[in-house]
Order: sequence, then C-alpha cells, then structure tokens
Amino acid sequence: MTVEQGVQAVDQFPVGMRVLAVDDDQTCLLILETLLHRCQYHGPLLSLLLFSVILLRNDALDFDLAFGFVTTTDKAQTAVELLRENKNKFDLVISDVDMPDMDGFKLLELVGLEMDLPVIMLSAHSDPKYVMKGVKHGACDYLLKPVRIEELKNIWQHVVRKSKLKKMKGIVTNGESEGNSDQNGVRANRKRKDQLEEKDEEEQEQERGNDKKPRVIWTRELHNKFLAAVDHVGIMNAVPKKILDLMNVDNLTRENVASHLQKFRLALKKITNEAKQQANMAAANSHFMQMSSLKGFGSFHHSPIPLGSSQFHGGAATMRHYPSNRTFAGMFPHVSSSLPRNLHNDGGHMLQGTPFPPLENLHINSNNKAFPSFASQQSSLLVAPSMVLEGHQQSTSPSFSPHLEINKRLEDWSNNIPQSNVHSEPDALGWNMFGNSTNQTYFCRDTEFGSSSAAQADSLQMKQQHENIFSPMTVAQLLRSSSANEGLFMGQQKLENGFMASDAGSLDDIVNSMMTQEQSQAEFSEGDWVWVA
DNA sequence: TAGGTAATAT
DNA sequence: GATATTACCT
Repeated sequence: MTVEQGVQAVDQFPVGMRVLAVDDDQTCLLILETLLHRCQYHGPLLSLLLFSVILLRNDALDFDLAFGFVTTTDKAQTAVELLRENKNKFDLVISDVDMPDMDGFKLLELVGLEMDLPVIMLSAHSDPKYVMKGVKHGACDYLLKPVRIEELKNIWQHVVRKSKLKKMKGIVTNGESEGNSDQNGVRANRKRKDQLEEKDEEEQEQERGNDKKPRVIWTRELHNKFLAAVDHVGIMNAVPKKILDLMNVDNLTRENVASHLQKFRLALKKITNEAKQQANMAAANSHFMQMSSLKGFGSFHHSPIPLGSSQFHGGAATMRHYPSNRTFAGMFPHVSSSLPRNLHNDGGHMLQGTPFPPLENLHINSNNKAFPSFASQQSSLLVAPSMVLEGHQQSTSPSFSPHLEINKRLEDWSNNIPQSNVHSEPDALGWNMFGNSTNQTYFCRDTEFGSSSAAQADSLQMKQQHENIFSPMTVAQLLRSSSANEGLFMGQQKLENGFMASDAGSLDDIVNSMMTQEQSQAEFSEGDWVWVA
C-alpha cells in the first residue's frame, strides 16, 4: 500500500507512512513519537497490540520501516545516517531546529539535497526569522512546541504534496529521479511507473473530457472540396496527403482524408461491381436507344424525352426537375466551384490533365446508387468498355456528344463562381473558408448554379468540336457530369447501358444517399453554413 | 514518413 | 449498420 493509497483509504494519518523524528530533547521526542503513534490508531485493540509490539521490539528500526511506524533519534547526525542508509524508506522527517550536533536547518538542507523528503521543522521559537529560515531551507512546515496532535494529524499532506511535485518533475525531465539509484531502484522504478500510469490515466481522462479528437462530419461542402482535390491531382495521384494539402482545411487530418478516401474507393468498387453485373445483363437483354441529337439531352430535365422505349419512360418518370439554384447534388456535386477558375482557360488543362474516365464507367444500379469509376491502369474498378458499350454507337456518333454537354455544364459552373462574397479570400480551390475555431470549421457555399451562358457553351462546343471527343476528362468532370442538375447523364447512361430499372430513383436520390447520414449528423442549413465538429 | 487495409469505436 | 477513427503492416 502506498502512502497515497493510505491517505485515500483513511481520513487521518496514513497507515504505512514512515516518519523519522529527530529531537535532542528526549521528552519532546517521546511526546512526538507518542502523538505520531496515536495518529495511526485504528482502534483500542489494535493500538494496544501495536504498542505492545513497540515496547517489546528487538530491532526498532526494522520494525518501524517494515510496519510504517515512527523512527526516532536524538541526534541529527544519526538521522542523516539513517536516511542515507535507508533511502526511500522514509516518507517524512520531523526535526527540531536546535540541536547540539547539527543545526536543524543544516539537516533540512541535507535532506532536501540528498533525499528530497518533506521536512517539518519543530521549534520552541516562534520568531518569524526562524520560520522564514526554515521555509527558505525548504521546510514544508514549521511547528511550534509543544506540538499538538491536531497539527500532526494532517502532516501526511506534505508527503502527498511532495510526491506530486516529484511526479511532475519526473514527468517533465523524464529522467532518473534523485536518490533512486542503486539498491532502491526497484521501489523507485515501481513508484515512478505508478506515477506515470497515474499520469496517463489523468491525461486520458482529460482527453476524454476536453481534448477528444472531434469527429469530422463529411458534409457536402467538405466532400466537394475533397472531390475538387482529388480532381486536381488526378485520381491516379490522389493520396491522402496531397488531398489534405489541397483541401487546406483546418483541423482536418491526413487520417481523416485517408478514411474518406477509403470510403470513396470502396463506394467506387461497390458500384462498379454492381454495374458490371447489370452491364452484363444489359448486354444480354437490352436494346438501346439511339439518340438523335444533343439537343434532346440538353433539354432532358425540363421535359421528359419523348421516347418510344417503355424502359426509359419508366425511368424518366423518376427524374426530377432540379431548381437552378440547387448547388449540390449529393456525392458528386458542383465540384467545378471548387476548382480554380482559370482551369478552363489555360489551354485545356482540365481536358488533358487526368486520364479520361470513360463515361461508360459511370453506372447506375438498381439500388439507387451511382458512383463514378475511373479509368485506371492500376485499378480493378475499371469496367471494360466492351462490357458496357458493346453495340453502342453513341460514343462514335457525331450526333451524340455527351462530352460537349458535360463540358458545357462545366463551363457554366466554372463561370458561375462568384467573386468572393464572403469575409475571406477563396483558397486555391475556389473555396471560401472562414470562421475557424478550435473545433469548428465553417464553410460558406459561395457558388450558385445559374443558367447557362449560351455564348460560352457555344464557344466550348466549338472548341470541343476541334478536339477529340474522347479527350481526357478529369474526375471532377466525371463527377460533375453526374450532377443532379440535369439528370442528363443518368438518362444517357441508362440508355447506354440498357437498364432502366423501375426502382432506380433520380440521380439526385442516388447521389444523396451517400451523404444522407453525414447530413443528418451535421447541423447546417442547406446552402448556407455547415460546420465540422 | 506515408499509404493501404482491417479492426475497432462511435 | 454505416462510417469515422485507430492500429498495424508495408
């Protein structure tokens, strides 16, 4: 039982506390010893027994040290020798100030230097000079004779206090504590270990209470930023640290990003596998619609495309009209708003940067899940185009240019990024982020999806017509192409893949499903503010 | 040091 | 059950 435990166990002089009492006055010493003993009394029977043992003891010191009793000596020099020979076997020293062989202050000094034990000075002198001297020499208390038991009852507090100080000192220096060398190493180490463990528990408790790592809520906005970063570096190079750096979000860690990336990849894999199955089914069972014009797709979300296919008709009924001010659409929202505005003006950077994820690799399954998969030389996610596009003519048909439409929308989005209308400048990815506090990160959605600029769209179309229709596409483009703003691409894919499951919801439903839980955990008003706890 | 994956916690 | 966090291995 340690002293501290004893202190906790009993509300009085702790059992097991080992005291060395030093006084040249035998009477005073006897009184002191008696009082100290009395402080440990737990009951008449035990007291009598212990007192009898004390009287009959053969080796007083061994007994005292073994049972945690009081050791006395009338010589300061003897006290020093006892302390030196029994390092770490005393918890407290009570010493008289006036002793013939050694000044009590000298003893105090030696004890402080060699053992670092709490020392209580005892004196008949109430002169403040003595008190001050004792304090300056490191005495933890200064008692006046005749000492009273009330004063002794609480001297254990000095042991506890000193122990705490040692503990802190040991933690800080992380080194060997003084006086713990050689033969007493075991006890010292054990004590230090206990202290460290206790410290750990305290720290853990504190962490549980205050410093617990906040759980990141991947809101749409945050996810947008993630996607933008992925897009920026390219899916092939998308690793947590790069994404984290690009996202530039305070309090977001690499681990957070890695986790989300893991989740994202799993989602890709899952839907791709499902799409494979459906694509196989589609290849076997379906016939495909041949789209006659791009215009038909472009107006898709405004009015159902009049098609003869009952399959498509069933699916089209689930399509929704998306308000023009809708700024995000679930898993693959307006990534372009997060991209540098000059991306589409830098000579086609975005169209060249990232390996083109074939459009056919965006699949919709019947479980209302839609995720992109990326053409990757390394990835197993890639669905062989032949599995999906076999028999399709859209990809090569001059009258069907999904890329043009997608790029047109990209242009729209990019151009609709407003100038900074918030309190901070947009970051490299066009995000406005501000209001960071310790554990809350605010984002402001600064992009509204507006109407297309016909001129811009035409311009891009013209541009595109001079480029290979299969020019490289970024992840962002792919993701944007799945935006719910039009529902175009979904319809296209459904046509391409020949499966228009009746239970397939709108793309909005599909992509929203990814973020549903995250949304529910985050308190934010759609379109306004979100916070990451 | 960082990425990927699986186990664990929430 | 979903997913964020953590641990562990490479």
